[in-house]
Amino acid sequence: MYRLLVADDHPLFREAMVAVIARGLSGSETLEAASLAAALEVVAQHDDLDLALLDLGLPDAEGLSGLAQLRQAVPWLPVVIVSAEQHKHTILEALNLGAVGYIPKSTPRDTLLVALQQILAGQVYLPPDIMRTGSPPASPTAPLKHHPLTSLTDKQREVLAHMVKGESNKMIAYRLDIAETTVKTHVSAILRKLRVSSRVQAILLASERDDGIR
Amino acid sequence: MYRLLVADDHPLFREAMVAVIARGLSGSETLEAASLAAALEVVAQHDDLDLALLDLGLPDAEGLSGLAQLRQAVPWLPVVIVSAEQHKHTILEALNLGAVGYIPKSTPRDTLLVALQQILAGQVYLPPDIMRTGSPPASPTAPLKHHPLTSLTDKQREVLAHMVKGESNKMIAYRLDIAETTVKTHVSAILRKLRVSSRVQAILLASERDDGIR
DNA sequence: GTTAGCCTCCTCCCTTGGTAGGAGGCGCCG
DNA sequence: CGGCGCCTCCTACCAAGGGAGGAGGCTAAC
Repeated sequence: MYRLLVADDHPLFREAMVAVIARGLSGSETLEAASLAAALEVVAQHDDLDLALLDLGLPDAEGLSGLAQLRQAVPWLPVVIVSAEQHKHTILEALNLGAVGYIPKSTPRDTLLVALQQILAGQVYLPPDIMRTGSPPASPTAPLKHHPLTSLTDKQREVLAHMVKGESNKMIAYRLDIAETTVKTHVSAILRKLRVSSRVQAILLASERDDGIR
Repeated sequence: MYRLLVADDHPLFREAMVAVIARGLSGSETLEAASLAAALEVVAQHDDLDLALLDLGLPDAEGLSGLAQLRQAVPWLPVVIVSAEQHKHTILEALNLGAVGYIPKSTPRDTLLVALQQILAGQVYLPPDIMRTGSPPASPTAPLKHHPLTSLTDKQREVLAHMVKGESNKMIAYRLDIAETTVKTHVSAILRKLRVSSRVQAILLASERDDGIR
């Protein structure tokens, strides 16, 4: 059903997680990585993954830098943080880096399964105490789902439409009669909202489901 | 501005043609060839040509076989026939072989210039009397646009396949286990052969007809 | 043997793309 | 009214893309 990557340096914890997945998400496939380097290698060779579970305690990744690297390498892959740490600041920072959820290691099995299903369904999962503090930074659930394009503003969609045609920032600026710096601003916003890291990826994503575009 | 090849075995005519180009398309560069062999040699060493003007009376080419050979060698290069002959059958056959135009040697200078500009702009030019006879055979521009991908080398196609997936030069280098500078070399060659000026355009072109890719 | 094409890699240089951060104007809504 | 989101534009800075040119190695063809 799903293909997941479990990145954790503790073999025991990894196995436990895999077991939970195997039982709760029957038919799913799990890959494992004991380090960030291994995880990067795995995702490099599997572009059909649905979700990555990333531990924050990996030996070769300083805290959230691992998340940043993973997001950088494969922006299309949803990543959920699995960590013993539960500081609010860390959690919010992870979300800012594009994580789609944050699962404390203390989470009981049943809850864990619910969290995974929720995330695989396109929702964001956060520990209850964070959820209670009201809406986090900017994007709880809606923008992630099927229509990331709908979260774009009119102008951003307009710029994206020109990007899709293969035009450069300069040309778009000329066509829309705005400054190139303004185009850059829009492009940056588009990349952030679409959760990608280059204009090419944005274009591929947009033309894939160009429902909302032109 | 443009880089043209004039292939004709009459020095006088060649010079006249070059003069017309120099005056009408300022900034353009012209290369000359007195035989088909010479022309093939020139195009083999210059993959940045924009257009070739091919005379049908070359000593080492029997009629349209010269066009066939040239098209075979460098499918990405638009070729316009320049000939004294004006038989309808010959003209249609030339178009079938992928020529982008047919200019009678009797064409006055002004008209000649218009024809060249029209062709360089991506149009097809035919002598007025042929144009009047309605639609050309079956393929005005088709054969030209269909083949560019086939002119790529294996490695270039491989690189292009990764570009299409939205990967950066660095990532492609990693995947193919070659240096990033090498990837850049390939990308440059691809852009030149596909006659586009940015990777985005190359990707759009390739994914449009990704028949040969992947 | 020599030649030609391809792949590989390099350096130098410039353009483009993208981020960060700030700023002013405008319109909408509580 | 004040606040908020959006559009606009800016500076400054860094990363990535791309061109020009050269160079070595390799294989296939002549």
